[in-house]
Amino acid sequence: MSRPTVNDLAKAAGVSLATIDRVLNSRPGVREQTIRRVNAAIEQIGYVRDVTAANLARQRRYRFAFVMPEAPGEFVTLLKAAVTEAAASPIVDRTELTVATVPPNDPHFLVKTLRRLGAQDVDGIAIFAPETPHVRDEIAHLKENGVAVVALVSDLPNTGRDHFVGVDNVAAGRTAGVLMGRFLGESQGSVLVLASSMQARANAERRLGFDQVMSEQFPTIQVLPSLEGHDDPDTIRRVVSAVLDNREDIAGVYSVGTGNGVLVDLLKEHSRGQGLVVIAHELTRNTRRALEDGTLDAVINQNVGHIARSALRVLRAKTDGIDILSAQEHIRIDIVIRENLY
Amino acid sequence: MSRPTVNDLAKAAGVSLATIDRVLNSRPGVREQTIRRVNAAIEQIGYVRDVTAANLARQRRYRFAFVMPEAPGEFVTLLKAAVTEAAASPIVDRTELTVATVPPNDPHFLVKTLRRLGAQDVDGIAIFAPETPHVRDEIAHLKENGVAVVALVSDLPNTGRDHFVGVDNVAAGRTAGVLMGRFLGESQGSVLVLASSMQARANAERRLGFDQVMSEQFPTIQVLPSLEGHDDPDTIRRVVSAVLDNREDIAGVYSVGTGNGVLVDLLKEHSRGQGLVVIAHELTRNTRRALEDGTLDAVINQNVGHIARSALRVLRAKTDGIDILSAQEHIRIDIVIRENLY
DNA sequence: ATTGACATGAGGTACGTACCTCATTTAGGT
DNA sequence: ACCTAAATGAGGTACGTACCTCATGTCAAT
Repeated sequence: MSRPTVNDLAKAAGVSLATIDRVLNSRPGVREQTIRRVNAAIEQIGYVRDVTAANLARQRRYRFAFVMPEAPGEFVTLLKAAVTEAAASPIVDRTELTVATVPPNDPHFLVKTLRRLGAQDVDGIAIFAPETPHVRDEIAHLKENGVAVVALVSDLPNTGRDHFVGVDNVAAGRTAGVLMGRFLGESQGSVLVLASSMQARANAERRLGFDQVMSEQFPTIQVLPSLEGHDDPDTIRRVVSAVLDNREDIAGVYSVGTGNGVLVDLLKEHSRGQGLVVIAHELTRNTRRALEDGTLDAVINQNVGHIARSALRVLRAKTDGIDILSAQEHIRIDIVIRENLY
Repeated sequence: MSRPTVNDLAKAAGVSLATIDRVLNSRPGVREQTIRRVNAAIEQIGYVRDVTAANLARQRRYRFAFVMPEAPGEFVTLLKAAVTEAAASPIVDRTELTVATVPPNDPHFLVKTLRRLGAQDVDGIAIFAPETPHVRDEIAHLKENGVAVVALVSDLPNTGRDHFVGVDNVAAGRTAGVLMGRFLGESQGSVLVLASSMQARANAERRLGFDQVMSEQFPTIQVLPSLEGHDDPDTIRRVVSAVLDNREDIAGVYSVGTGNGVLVDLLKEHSRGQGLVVIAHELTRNTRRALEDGTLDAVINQNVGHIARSALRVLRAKTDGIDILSAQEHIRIDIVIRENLY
């Protein structure tokens, strides 16, 4: 009643175990006719290879590395935790994992780290970093050496990376835009946009999507030019306060990147912070609390657990030269409000 | 450099393999002091049991069954597909799976099915069915025989089931309510609610949450009494049309359960179907298309893939008598609009 | 009919763990 | 110091698959 093994298969096909092995692992020296006979038997008795036993026997080990910026915000911390957790789970069979953090805005250090990892002959690397010429070159170099490379969270489209694990940030920006427009409703006014310098590409894409939707679907709402917070609490506080103080017509705030902790604190203190529609990205301790107390109206999130697991699956598939199931590897854009805050 | 094995552990602890085995598998006949020594060595060299090799050796097989209603809507079909797919994935190691479908509203057949599965000594059953006295009794009986039982999608709280895999439907209803209220904005009016008889509990909970939010947060919007569609296309068409024809003030439609295909068709044909805010549950082919063409404004979804995998994990943990990681098993309430339709 | 290339069979070891038996050592009570 | 019970060691087999070697079978070309 239990699952058929190679031995059952050998009996069913009327050949020896050795031939079964040759067919299953595409080794040479089997007649076409015999291959067909074995395949027919596979169909008939419903044989499926026991992948875990196969991996055990094969002694296959995967060495992967994750490279991410040194926690400038809570999101990266959460992602790092998710990666560690995903790697510890028994789902990820026979995988050794290095997580390297690099200081943000230090391309030299980043390249050095990539080179070091490449020298330790890892099978694959997942990279969360901005795209710079140095990074492009180093990725090309890694790929020449047969290392699988996936971009994490922020895409590196011109580097020849094998895959991108993260959300479509234009769509994420559009999602934020639609919610902003619909939540504002009739109350026309202006929307303050707070940008941040980190991971330029992802943020620029979000901003693009947001603007698309606002001009297409909500033309009566004015979207102000981005305020640059440069990930610095004092700067954020200063520039946002200035606008809130001086413009009566601000009805909404869209935070594209990091700095949500400061933003939320500021809005809670500021006299004009209450009636605003506020939308931000990434569910962290700060944004979660802000959703609970009503300071934030919605958070556009990407599930770090999914990202981590997807990256591991993709790296493994690429290392094995297997196709990925792209449907499974799609990272969804989560909309989180107070009511569905999990 | 590779992962330490039991042999490495034995060497590190200065004991034999047999003692390691006794400690790892909590077999009797080891001094407390030796146990501590082994545990210290485990810490020190970072030994982690190779679960797949362990399962292989242990020859552990899990026999699970899923029981669900015979596709009255697309959601169940999707769920069934997700279960089959999850079971086929190599993640689910050494698991045999039966998927049984039962006609809806036939408690007798359901009980017979449960009894039959119980007799085939399955290790666990996942049930998607309404709670009736017969079901309660049969679940109690199954649990007496050591079968793990989880409720799927619609909870069975008074049956002693081990776990519920699905969303908090009150929260799902609240989420729908908030979106309805905010999307309607200033445009006050009435909301038409379309109920369905299937899976009474889940639907009642959604309705409850929806009403809570509407009365708490949007008191100016009137929520009409439910229209009962009884899962019958003609009935749905008739009752919904009647209200749309006769009431000028309908501004929104909330569909609690099944019947979204008909509803969407109707709204597209009806002269008054365009300006409405329409919210429904479950992402299926119908609702997806309706989101794309703008007939639906939002869908509250529960990811069938997550449900299927979570159910399998929970069943396995329960049969092994292991604690589940409840954080991981939480099924989130997804908000889907056109912009984040994956 | 012989040769040689190719196809197949037989049987082994290994992967990391579980589980078993039997022999031997150690500790605790007298 | 002795006896006994408990603790530990030594060594085996098994799980399902991969991968290896060597022997033997088959067939077509000469």
